[in-house]
Amino acid sequence: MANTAKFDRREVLESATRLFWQKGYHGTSTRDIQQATNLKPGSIYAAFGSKSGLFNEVLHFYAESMADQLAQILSEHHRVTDGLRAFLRHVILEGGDDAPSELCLLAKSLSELEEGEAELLSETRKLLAATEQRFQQALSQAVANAELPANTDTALAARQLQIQLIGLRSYLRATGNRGAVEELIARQFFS
Amino acid sequence: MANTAKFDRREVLESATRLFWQKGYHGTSTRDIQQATNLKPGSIYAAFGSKSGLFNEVLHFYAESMADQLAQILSEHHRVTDGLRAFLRHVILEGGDDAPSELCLLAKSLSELEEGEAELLSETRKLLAATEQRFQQALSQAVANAELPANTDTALAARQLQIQLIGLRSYLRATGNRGAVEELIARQFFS
DNA sequence: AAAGGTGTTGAACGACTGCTCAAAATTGGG
DNA sequence: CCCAATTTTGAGCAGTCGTTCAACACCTTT
Repeated sequence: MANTAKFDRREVLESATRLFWQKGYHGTSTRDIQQATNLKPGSIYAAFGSKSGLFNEVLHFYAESMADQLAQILSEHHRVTDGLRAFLRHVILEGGDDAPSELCLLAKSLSELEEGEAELLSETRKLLAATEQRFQQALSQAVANAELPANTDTALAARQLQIQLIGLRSYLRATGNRGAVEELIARQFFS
Repeated sequence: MANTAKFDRREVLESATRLFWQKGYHGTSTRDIQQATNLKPGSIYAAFGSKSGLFNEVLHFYAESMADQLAQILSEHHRVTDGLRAFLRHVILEGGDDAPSELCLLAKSLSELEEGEAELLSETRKLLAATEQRFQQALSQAVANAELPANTDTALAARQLQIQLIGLRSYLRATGNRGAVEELIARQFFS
């Protein structure tokens, strides 16, 4: 039972995520990944099975990281609505220094995947639904804290949040207008 | 000066638009286009120069068609705000029978194009900005008609409209939840 | 009917794609 | 310290990509 020190799976996932996030699923070649990870095709295929298998893990890796960041930021704010606004600002405006794309990797994948890649597409949809679910939980907490009216439709508000998040990120990519985006984030939960 | 009956440029653009809209710029091969148009590579390259040249024309063709539809629908409604809502409904929910994608071709292109395709990317941004401009003109008309308060920030409202349009289309692609989308469209201009 | 320009054709090019697999290198257990 | 299981290696396969171009078909003019 030899046990050659295998490469660090997490590091590979981080590199691959950056690549896919920047160039998209189709736009990233397996050779791009080989170069970024200093791995040869055999090793990658032994570990992930295929390009789509790797991408599937990248999708989960990304979604989990987003969920962690949301939990982290919520824990740092006393008021849930403040935390949610801070999360929007964080995701949309910060990280922008070296973030691979202004867009959400899930939204980007939702856009480029076709019915031919049915499994990846349905996985993307599942992960987006889970995000919406987390938003709704946070909003329910806000209602419980009396930050929002007791009759608030949290499911509807979570949908709106998700739609705003994707829309705002697209708008930032389209225009680069950070000021406008900041103003629109500040207006959340005031209507 | 011979004048062999050339192929119908508009028909080719329509086929190519459907293809690019459905499969994306990278996901559509020149052979896909050859098959859909019954044209051989030479003809396409003589007419459009390159794949990116063709895509550039497709982008303009699509944007012009959207602008025409907006003008058409606005002309059919007495109140501008009703017309804008009807346009949202039309673009997001109708046409869905055989529309190539739930998403906006411009938003989809904005998502998949990289800095490597700088010209196509900046053209996409320009066309999106023109759309926002048209929204703002319509909203100014609504203010003039006293449908909206005189102090309405039409530039801000146009941005919000654009963001909602892109976000809602993404949401529909993510969930297929037409009912939720319809409710959210109905709420436009009531906040 | 001959001439000559215009448009069409499709085989083919070099580069790139995702992926495979026999061989070599690496390591811990005996 | 060598054996055997595991991991790494990288040349290479079969297919696809965007694109080119010499040969051909066609129509208008003379």
